[in-house]
Amino acid sequence: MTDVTTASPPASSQATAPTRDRLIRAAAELFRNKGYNGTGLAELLAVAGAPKGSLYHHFPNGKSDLALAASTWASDQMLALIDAAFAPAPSFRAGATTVCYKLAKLFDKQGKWSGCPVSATLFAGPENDAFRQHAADLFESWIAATARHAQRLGLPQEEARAAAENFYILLQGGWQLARVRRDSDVIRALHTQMQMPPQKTD
Amino acid sequence: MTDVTTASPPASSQATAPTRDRLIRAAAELFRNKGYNGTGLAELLAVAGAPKGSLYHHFPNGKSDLALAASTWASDQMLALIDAAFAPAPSFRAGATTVCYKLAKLFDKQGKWSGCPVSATLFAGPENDAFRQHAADLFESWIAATARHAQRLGLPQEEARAAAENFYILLQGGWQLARVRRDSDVIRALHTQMQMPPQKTD
DNA sequence: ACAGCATTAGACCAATTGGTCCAGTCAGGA
DNA sequence: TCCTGACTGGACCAATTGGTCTAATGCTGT
Repeated sequence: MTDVTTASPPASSQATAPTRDRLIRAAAELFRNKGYNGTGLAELLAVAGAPKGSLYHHFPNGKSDLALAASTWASDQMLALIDAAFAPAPSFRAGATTVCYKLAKLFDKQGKWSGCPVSATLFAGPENDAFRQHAADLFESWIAATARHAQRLGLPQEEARAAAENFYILLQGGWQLARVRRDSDVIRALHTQMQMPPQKTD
Repeated sequence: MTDVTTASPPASSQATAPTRDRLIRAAAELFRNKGYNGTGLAELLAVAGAPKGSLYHHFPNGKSDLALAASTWASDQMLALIDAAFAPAPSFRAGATTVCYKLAKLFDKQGKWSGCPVSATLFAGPENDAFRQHAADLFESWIAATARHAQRLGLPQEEARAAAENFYILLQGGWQLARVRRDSDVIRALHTQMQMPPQKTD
């Protein structure tokens, strides 16, 4: 949850200003709880402990720039979670199960409310197509990463892709149901619902 | 919530522009596109063609009251869709498939963007627990209705409930992926991903 | 006709929104 | 040392936010 080795900003020598980081973290947290439009700059800055000037220094386009950065950061965390879960797994099903458990635990720790930061910005509205496209790219990277693991764990390419997409859909749907019920067990039970060739459940 | 007892002017209202109805429709449409917080009252009233006074007459608590009513209305439409799809279906799987196709068609007609109005209000934020509870109730009614059909179509009670919940999760997850990709085929293909006991009823 | 109600119309409001601007502060290179 | 540019701090802004209030306007039944 710590290291953010962002791609080097254009012609700057500074290594990841803490303020910029705090802004991203605060944005990710608030957006996933209250949505993009539901989060005001005032609150954002208060949580981040940064003045307005800093925001517009680090993110010249303001809130929207920050939202893109925050969702990318959150997506990277998710990718890390996926890798961490699948890397030691003996099978795709086992890895997927671990993802569910890790996510459920995170969900509990965050107060049984927070949703997916990426969809939180996506839902900002149709007029901002850049947001939608960004979310599409991030989600695609989740699916691709999952498919890669599936293939590595023995599934043929076509099946791997299908399983990854199926898993992603379950994850998002389940996440939402867990959120509305404030019950992380929904996420924990998701692996049960995966459509897979018969294997043993660990 | 406003009491429903007074608010039932019968069928002739459709053509003659009942203000309360127009408000609900406009709210449902805007919320599902831009979210609760992303929709301003000004725009809302412009779309509905109603002045502010009417809003606060019909919905004394303003925007939040309207949101509850709009999501209930939208949920009722969804329930009608579910019933219409399952009623003539020869099997649960067939009915579920029809739901997917109907929903996909609706999605296309609405501009390949609109999401679920119920989740749109849910995502308003954690401070309003009434919203969350309302969404939970509505979603539960979807699942219950689906489970009822499943049972009627031959599934044992326990399995029916599980199948309904699984279907709901797929629906929400798929809907979201369809939205981010602007591709209704994701929804159309959902029935493929349903987890069902080995039965050859379709 | 009138009374009494439901509804509409929109002026008005304080608070908040996202955003701009600039005077400062500070570290590091010359 | 002084200079320079990155960074911070916050005053300030127009626009918009959701919401209130009251005068007018119907539409009932009597």
